[in-house]
Amino acid sequence: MQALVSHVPSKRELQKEVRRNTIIDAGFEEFAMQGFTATKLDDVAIRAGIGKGTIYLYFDSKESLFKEVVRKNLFPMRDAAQIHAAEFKGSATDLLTIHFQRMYLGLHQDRMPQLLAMIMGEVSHFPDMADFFFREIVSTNQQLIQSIIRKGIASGEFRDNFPVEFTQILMAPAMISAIWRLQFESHSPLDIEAYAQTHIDFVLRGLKA
Amino acid sequence: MQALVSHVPSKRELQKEVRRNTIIDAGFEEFAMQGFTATKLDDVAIRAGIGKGTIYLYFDSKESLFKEVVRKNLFPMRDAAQIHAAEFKGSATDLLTIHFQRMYLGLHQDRMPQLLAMIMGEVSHFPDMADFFFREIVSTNQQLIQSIIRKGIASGEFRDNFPVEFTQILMAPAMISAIWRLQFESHSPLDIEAYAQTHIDFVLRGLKA
Amino acid sequence: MQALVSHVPSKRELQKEVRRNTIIDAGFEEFAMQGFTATKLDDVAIRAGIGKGTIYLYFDSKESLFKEVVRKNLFPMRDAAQIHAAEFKGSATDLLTIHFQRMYLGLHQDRMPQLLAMIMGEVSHFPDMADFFFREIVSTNQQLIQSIIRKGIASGEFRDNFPVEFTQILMAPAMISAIWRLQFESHSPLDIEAYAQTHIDFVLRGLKA
Amino acid sequence: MQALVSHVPSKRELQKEVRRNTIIDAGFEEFAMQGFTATKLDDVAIRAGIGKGTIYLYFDSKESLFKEVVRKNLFPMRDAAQIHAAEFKGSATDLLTIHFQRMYLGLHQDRMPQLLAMIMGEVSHFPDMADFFFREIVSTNQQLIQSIIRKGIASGEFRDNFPVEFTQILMAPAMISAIWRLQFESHSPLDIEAYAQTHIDFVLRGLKA
DNA sequence: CATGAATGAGCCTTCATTCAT
DNA sequence: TATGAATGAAGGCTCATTCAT
Repeated sequence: MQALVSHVPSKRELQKEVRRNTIIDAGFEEFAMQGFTATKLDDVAIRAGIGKGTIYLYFDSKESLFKEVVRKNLFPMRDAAQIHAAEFKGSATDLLTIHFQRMYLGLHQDRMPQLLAMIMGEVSHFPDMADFFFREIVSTNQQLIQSIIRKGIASGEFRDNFPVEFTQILMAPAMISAIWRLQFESHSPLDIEAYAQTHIDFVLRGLKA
Repeated sequence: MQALVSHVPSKRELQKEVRRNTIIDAGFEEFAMQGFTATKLDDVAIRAGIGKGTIYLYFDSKESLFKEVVRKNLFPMRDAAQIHAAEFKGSATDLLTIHFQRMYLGLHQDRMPQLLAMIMGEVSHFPDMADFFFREIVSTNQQLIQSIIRKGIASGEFRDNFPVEFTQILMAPAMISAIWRLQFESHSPLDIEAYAQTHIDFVLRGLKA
Repeated sequence: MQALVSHVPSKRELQKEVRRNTIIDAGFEEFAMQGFTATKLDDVAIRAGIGKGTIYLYFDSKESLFKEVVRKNLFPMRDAAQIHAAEFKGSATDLLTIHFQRMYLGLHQDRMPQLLAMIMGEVSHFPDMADFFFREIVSTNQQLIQSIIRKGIASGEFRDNFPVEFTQILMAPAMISAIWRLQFESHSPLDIEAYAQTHIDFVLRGLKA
Repeated sequence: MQALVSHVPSKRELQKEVRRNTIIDAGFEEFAMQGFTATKLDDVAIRAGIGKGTIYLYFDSKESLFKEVVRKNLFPMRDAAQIHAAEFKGSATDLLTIHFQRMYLGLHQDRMPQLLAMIMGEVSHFPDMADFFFREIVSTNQQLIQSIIRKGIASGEFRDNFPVEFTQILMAPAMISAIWRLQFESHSPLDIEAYAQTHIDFVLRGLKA
C-alpha cells in the first residue's frame, strides 16, 4: 500500500545516496578550508576517495556541488530551531534565550564559521544561491525570531515598541562572533561562552528596557 | 629653505602618484565586484585605461594590489573616526551616537559593503592581510569604542558591568547591515536610516539599563 | 607464479608509458633545436600530437621534462659502453680504439650534437642537473677510460707516466667534433671518419710514445 | 692635414665610445652569468649605471649587443696571438708551446669560460653570429696553428703525416678544460697548470712520434 | 556506474622595445 | 642625448569538464 505513494529505495539507490553524501561532505571540508574558487575538484575527489569524473555523475558542476554543500549543512540547524520553537511551552524570554544559545552552538560547530564566511564573501556572485539562502535560511530565521518577539510583547515580557523588522540587530553579534573566531582567533581569542552570555543578556535588556 | 630638506615632487612623480591611484581605484571596483580570485588584472587594466604590464610597475603582484586597495579604502574611515573622537567634547552618549552614525555612513558608502564582504570571505586565506586588517582596523576601532564606554561608565552614563572586551556585540549590527544590503537588498530592502536609529537606540538602552 | 609478485602492466599502463616516451622524444627534438629557454611547451605538445595540459600529467614542469630528455638520451650510450668494456677480452689498445669509435658513433647520431651543445651551454644554470650529469655521464665515462689506460699501463702497452686523472685531454677532440659539426659544418665540413681515425691514432701515439 | 684623412674624435665622440664600452662590459657580465635569454636588459642598464632606453641609442637590439660583447671579448685574444706568432723567432715546438700556454691563459681569464659555454650553446640560434665567430675566431686560430705545424714539419721538428686540417684535435682539450671548470669545478676540481702542461706535452709527443 | 587520462581556455607575470619628456 | 614609464605579446602552468574504456 505504502509502496504506491512513498518510494521504497532499492539497495542501489541507497548506495547512490550514500556516495552522494560522501561527496558533499568532502566538498564541505574543501570549500570551507579553501574557499570556493581555490577548491579543486581533484581534492574533493581524493578526500571522498573516488575518481574525479564520478563527481559529475552526481552533480552538474562545481557550482551545483557548492550549493548542495550549503543546503545540506544549513538545513538541519534551521529545522531543529523551528521544531524546537514550535514545541516550546515556556516564556518568550526563555525561548529567545534558548534559541540564541542554540544559534551559538550551531554557528561554532565544526567548520560552520568557515562556511559562513565563504557564503558571506561569495554568495553575491551566485544570484540564485542568494535567493535560496535568503529564502530558506535568512528569512526563515528572521520570522522565527519575530514570532518570539511578538509573543513576548503580547505577554508583556518585552516592550512593545521594538521594530520587529530589524531582527538583524539582535542576531548580528552571533554571526560576527563566528567570523571573528575564524579570522582573528589568533590575534585576540574570544571566550564564546561569556560572549554569548553577554550578548543574550544585552538583547534581553534592550528588549525589556 | 624647507625646499632643501623636504621633497618637492616633480611633475613626473605627481603623474606616477596619480596613476597609482587610478590603478588602486580600478582594482577596488573589480575586486569589489568580482572578488579577489575572479578578478582579472586584464580587467583592472582596461578599467584603469592602461596596459596590463603597467600594473606591475606599481605593484608587485595581484595580491599586493589587493592589499593596497584595502588599505586605501579603510584608512580614511578609521583616521576620521579617531580624530573626531579625540576632539569631541560632549557626553559619552553623544559621542557613541555620533561614532555609530559615522560608522553607518562609512560602511554604506560607495562599494564598501562589497569590500567588506570580500574581506570577510577571503582574508583568512591571506594570513598577513588578516594581521594587517586586525591591527589597523579591527583592533583600532575596538579600542576606540572601549574608550568611549569607559568614559560613559566613569561619567555615570552607562552601567558599570558591561564587559568592555566584547565591543563586537555593539558594532556587529552595523557590519551585518552592510552585508545585508549587499546580499539581500533585492529580497528585502533595508531602511538604513531607521535601522541605524534602532540599533543605536538599542545599544544605548543596553548600556544604560 | 611470478605473476603474483611481479607487476604485470595493464594495457592502460602501457599506453601511459608509450605516451610518456612520445613526449620525451618530442621534447628532445624541440630542446635540441631551440635550446631550453626558447622551447615552448606548446610546440612540444604539437609535435607530440597531444594537448598542452597533457604534458603536466607526465612531468612536473618544463625543467623536469628537460631532465628526462637528457636522461633518456644519454643513458643508453653510457650503459652500452660500460657493458662492452666489461665484456671485452682483447688488448687495451684495441679496447680504447673501439671505445672511441663507439663514442664517435654515439656523439654524432641523431640530434646528439645539439643536445650536447645545449647541455654545455645551459647546464650551469641548473645546478642539480649539473650534479646529475656529472655523476651519471661524465664521471662514469672518465672512470671507464681510466680503467682502460691503467690496464694498458699494466700490460706495457702504454707508457706509465700519463696522468690518468686528465682523461679529458683524451676525449676532448671527440666532444669538439660534435660541436663543430653542429655549429660550423656549413663553413667547413668535417670528415668525421678521417677525423676520428686521426684522433684515435693521435691518442695512441701520445699514450705509447 | 691629418684631419683630411684620419678622424680626430671630438670630446663628445669620446664620451660616446666610453659609454658604449661601459654597456658592452655590463652586457658581458650579465650574459656570462645568466646566459643570453635569461639576461634582462634592465639588469644590463643597472650594471652600466644608465637608463634602460639608453642601450637602444647604442645598439639595435639585445641580440646586437650580444654580438658586440662576443666581438669585443674575443678579438684581443686573437690579435695578440697573431701578433705574437708573427714576431716569434724560435722553434715551432717553442712557438706551439707558448701559443697553447697563452690560449690557456685567455680561456680561463675572467668570465671567458662562461662566455665560451654560452657561445657553444647558443650560437647555433644566431646564424650570422656563427658566421662571424667562425670567420674571425675559429678559422683564424686554425690557420695560425696550421702555420705553426707546417713550420715544424718543414724544420723536421714534427712528423710530416699529421693531417693539418684537423687542428681541432690539438686544441680541443683546452676548450674542454674551460667548460669543465665552469660546469664541474665543484664536483672535481681541475689543476689547470698541470692539465695544460700534460696537454701540451701530449700534443708534442703526438706530433713528434 | 566508475574511472582518470586528456583537453584547452584562461590567467598571472615577464621583458624587449618604444616613445614622450 | 638620456631617461624610464608604458606597452602587449608571449609563455608556463592550472583546473573544470569531457569521454573513451
